[in-house]
Amino acid sequence: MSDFTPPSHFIKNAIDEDLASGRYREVVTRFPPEPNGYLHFGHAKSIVLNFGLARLYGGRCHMRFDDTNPTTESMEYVKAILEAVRWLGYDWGEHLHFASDYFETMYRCAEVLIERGLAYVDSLPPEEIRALRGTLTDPGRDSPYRSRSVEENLALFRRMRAGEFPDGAHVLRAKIDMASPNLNLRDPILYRIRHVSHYRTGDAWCLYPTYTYAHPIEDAIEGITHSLCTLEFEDQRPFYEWLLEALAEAGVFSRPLPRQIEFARLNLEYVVLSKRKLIQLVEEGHVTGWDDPRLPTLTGGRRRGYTPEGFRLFCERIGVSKADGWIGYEVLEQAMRDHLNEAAERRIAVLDPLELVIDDFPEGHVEWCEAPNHPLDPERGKRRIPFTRRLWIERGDFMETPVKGFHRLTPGATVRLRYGYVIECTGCDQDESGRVVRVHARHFPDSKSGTPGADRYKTKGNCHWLSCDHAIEAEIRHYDRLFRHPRPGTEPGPDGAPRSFLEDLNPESLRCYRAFVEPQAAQVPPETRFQFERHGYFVADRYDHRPEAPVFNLTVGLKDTWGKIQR
RNA sequence: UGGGGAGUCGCCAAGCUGGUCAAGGCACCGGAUUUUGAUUCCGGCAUUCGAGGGUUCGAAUCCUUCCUCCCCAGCCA
Repeated sequence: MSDFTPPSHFIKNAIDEDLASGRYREVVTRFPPEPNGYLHFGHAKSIVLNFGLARLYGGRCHMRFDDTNPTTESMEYVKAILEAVRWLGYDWGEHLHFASDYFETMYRCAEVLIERGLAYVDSLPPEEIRALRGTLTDPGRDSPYRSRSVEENLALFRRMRAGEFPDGAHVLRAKIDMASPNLNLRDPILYRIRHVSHYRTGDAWCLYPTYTYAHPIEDAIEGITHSLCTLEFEDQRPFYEWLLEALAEAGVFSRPLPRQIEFARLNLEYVVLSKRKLIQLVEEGHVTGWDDPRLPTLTGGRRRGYTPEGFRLFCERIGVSKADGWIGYEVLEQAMRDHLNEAAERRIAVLDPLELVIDDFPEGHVEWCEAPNHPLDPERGKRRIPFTRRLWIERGDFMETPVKGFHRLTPGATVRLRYGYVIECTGCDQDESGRVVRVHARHFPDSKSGTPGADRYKTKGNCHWLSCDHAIEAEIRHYDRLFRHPRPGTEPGPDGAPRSFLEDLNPESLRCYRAFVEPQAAQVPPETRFQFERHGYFVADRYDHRPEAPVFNLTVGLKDTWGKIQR
């Protein structure tokens, strides 16, 4: 893997300044997903950023579930998220937190705000609240309930908690400024009534805080120094600071208060990274599940064979900034190749088998050949592979009438059978339809790889092969990108409006092959990663692979300059 | 037309307290090595920093006008 020094970025600069100025003495970050879905590649950027920064500065990163909306959250998601973060290589130590553990504190904070005249109970119906909020250009107007007394607000709020009102009857709002040009400051809603049980707190509450209100408090409680989030929360920052200042003023929290910094979320070409679209793909059956290898979920990427190291490398390469852009999918793929190139052992697989008969090789004879497990690392040893008269070769490695530049098997041509003998192609057999069913060749007995003088033979062509008598049948799942358009759903449809992203689904995102692999590739546990030489990187399927019935998924193909020239 | 952000090579992205400052990565194009048309290795790849104007001996970096894109009107996060 090429050396790569992570560049400085604006968040590191901000932290350096904060440390230098004495604003903070340590770095405490947090990764705060809501447990209502599976983590995707975009989350990987946030995870690597937050945990990476904590590691870099010798601080810590908290794992925190922002579970303030009981209607969509569940323990199933909590478990899946924890597994994904752990898989990526991060450890939160003692710091596994849940917003729901802070409900009581949050409630008390709300009473403090009410007592200080900074929050009030609004009894307007949702439509009315929306109507009074104003628009982008028109200021909002005060709710008639905005002037309720502290006593009345407190009494009402307590009754809200006690469950005396139905959903939607009242909300608690911050009292800031209904005319603010920043819509988020027009008395944002802090609490809503929801008679729903929470997956962790059960029926203890019928009052739940909104993200807007809860998040700053969660950060303050945990002593977070740098609260990193995506750009769409930028307008929220003034409220974040307003709330914490108010609470610090009231003596609830001590300084220094956490600081929110926003960065651009990840946009990756050829995939979709919105929770809504991901759910749709799964629920409508366009993929096999959350862990479908074509899905940009962390569990899907894992099943695809992507590696934690690859993700980290990818995140370092794309950097962090406030400019929203689109990252080419090849950046992710190249990061995976770079890691896999050094991590994965090599094996042989023939994906599209064609029989090759070495006519001058004795029937029944087995000649053992040695192949290195990893060309870059001799320490990983060698393995023996059997060479016999009948072999499987790749159909694409033979052309009866070659195109210019082709230097593999074609009548009269000489090629090296990798780790075996140099052979000369003597012809081929065809069926009635003209399809090639068998290739014939003769071999040079003194050309066996590794034997003295074998390297006298110089061939431009180099093919892989498998003994027909020893090869193991395997299922190879060849994955391609899920969408055929770099930005799914942006192309105009017949009516001129952008068409559905589903229109851009790639119908050939999965092709299965009945292929052959060498015995040493089959006898491995699930999730073992290999480079099948001259093809790409593959992983034994996490769920379906068995040594008796091997299943390999294509992680990413090798770079293919010849194929590119052909196209 | 309100507010908040962003515009540096095809895609990311450093640099933005003014003076080898136009890093680096991906992609791409050459060439060398190579029993993976892979890897590795060398070399190439922005007289220019959204556009115009200004300040200055000197600006991507300061001022100014303009243009383009993104986000905000959930009791979602």
